[in-house]
Amino acid sequence: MSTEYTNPLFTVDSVLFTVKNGQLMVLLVKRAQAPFTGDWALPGGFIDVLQDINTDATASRKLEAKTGLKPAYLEQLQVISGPDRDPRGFSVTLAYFALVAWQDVSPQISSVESASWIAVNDLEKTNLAFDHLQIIQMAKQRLQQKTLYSMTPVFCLPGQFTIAQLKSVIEAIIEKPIQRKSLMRRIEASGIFEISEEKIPSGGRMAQLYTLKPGADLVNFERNLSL
Amino acid sequence: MSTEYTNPLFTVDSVLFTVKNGQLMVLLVKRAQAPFTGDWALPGGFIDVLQDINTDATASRKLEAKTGLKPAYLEQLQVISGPDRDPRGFSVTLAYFALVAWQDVSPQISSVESASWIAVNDLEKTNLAFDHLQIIQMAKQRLQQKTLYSMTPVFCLPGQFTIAQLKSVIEAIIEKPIQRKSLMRRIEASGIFEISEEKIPSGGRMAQLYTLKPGADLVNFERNLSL
DNA sequence: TTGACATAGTGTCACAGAGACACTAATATG
DNA sequence: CATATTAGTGTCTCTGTGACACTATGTCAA
Repeated sequence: MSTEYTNPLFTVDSVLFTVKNGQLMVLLVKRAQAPFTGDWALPGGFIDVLQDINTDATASRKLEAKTGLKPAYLEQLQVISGPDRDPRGFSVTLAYFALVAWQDVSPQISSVESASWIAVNDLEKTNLAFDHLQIIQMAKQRLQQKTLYSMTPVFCLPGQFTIAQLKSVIEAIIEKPIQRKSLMRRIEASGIFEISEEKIPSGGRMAQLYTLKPGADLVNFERNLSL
Repeated sequence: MSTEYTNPLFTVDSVLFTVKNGQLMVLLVKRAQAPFTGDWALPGGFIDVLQDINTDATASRKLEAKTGLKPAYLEQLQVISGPDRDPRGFSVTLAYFALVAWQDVSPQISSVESASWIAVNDLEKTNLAFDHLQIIQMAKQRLQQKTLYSMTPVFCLPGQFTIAQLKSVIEAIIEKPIQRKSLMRRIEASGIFEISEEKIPSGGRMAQLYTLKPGADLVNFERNLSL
């Protein structure tokens, strides 16, 4: 009944997405050590039980180290485990999926050489460590699914945003066009958004800025957007 | 960068539900060792890297040990972690949620003294170890949510079942009545059920038996049942 | 100043699937 | 054969998405 000899390697990795120029991007870091030296991998690492109160804190801390800020959205994705996914032996990884506005991280990220945003649809050309490609695909699927029945994608936008921006982010995620009207109905129905005082120019009529109501929880709609 | 000193205790626990006499029940075991000796707890334990190919196998194996069979449905729920949830120190628990037909396990379970089905709505009266009460509530919420947009509850039924049985299981889970008609529409629309050759008596007209198509995946509907 | 254009936002109809509920079908029992 | 009981259908309402035309308000160039 002792646990010493069987305790497997436990790590926390995060799939941090953002949307930039209509493309879904994921943050990857270049591995410095073996195994998979020089390949791209998900940012992550080991729990530090002295400073992390739980695994969410671990994920958040590791992401802050790379981006300079805590992710706007963070949610557990899945635990992946097995004897063969890490050559060093049986390993258990808790994968998170997270969102940020690229406008918020853009300044920091460019200064770090070892971290980089890569378009999710370009990953075939990239050498990815471990089973991180599959994890990213899982995270993408989950994000797409959530986008159909919630406003999760707002976390890819800065504090103030227009409907057009939100629409564009949603379309980048699900890779399908949606109706402006449907989005506005949902914004209205969710009750979690506030109309800002400001408007911003857009090339035509001024666009209304919205903000998330402080402390408002995301709502799940009863119907999906159609695929 | 060594991992030895910080590697926390990692366990796998499962919330195994079934529905019996219109009540959602959860399988609990009586703890024999400290901490929480004599309290009820979720069935679970440590990974055995020699025989478990992953954590799913761990959960499945532990449940089979208690019930005599593998659960019909098994899905990861969440990882719960923290320094205070186990008095022995920082712990990480991967919680699963699982379903079985009570008809399938009923014979075995009664023979084991240390395991017992307890109605989820009676848990206030029960002494539960660790944070297992919260985990069960999380699992219940997830099951309720899934019931609104999928046929997940079929896994609380034996291989052949009637619409009335499925209706009754769904109603026990979401604690609301639903329309027979809506359920039939979904059975039809999902395309994952087969009409069996048999019918069974029911007190009135004979009831059609249905089976899950072999190898069919669960479908997610685009709308929720209303709460 | 004005007209063309571009983007923001609205009005409204069609469509699909859930809710409600009455109706028909089939089986048991007195 | 009448009645009770459960299975299954017909069909209307209701709600929210899709589609798309229409109005509103800004810029820019002639």
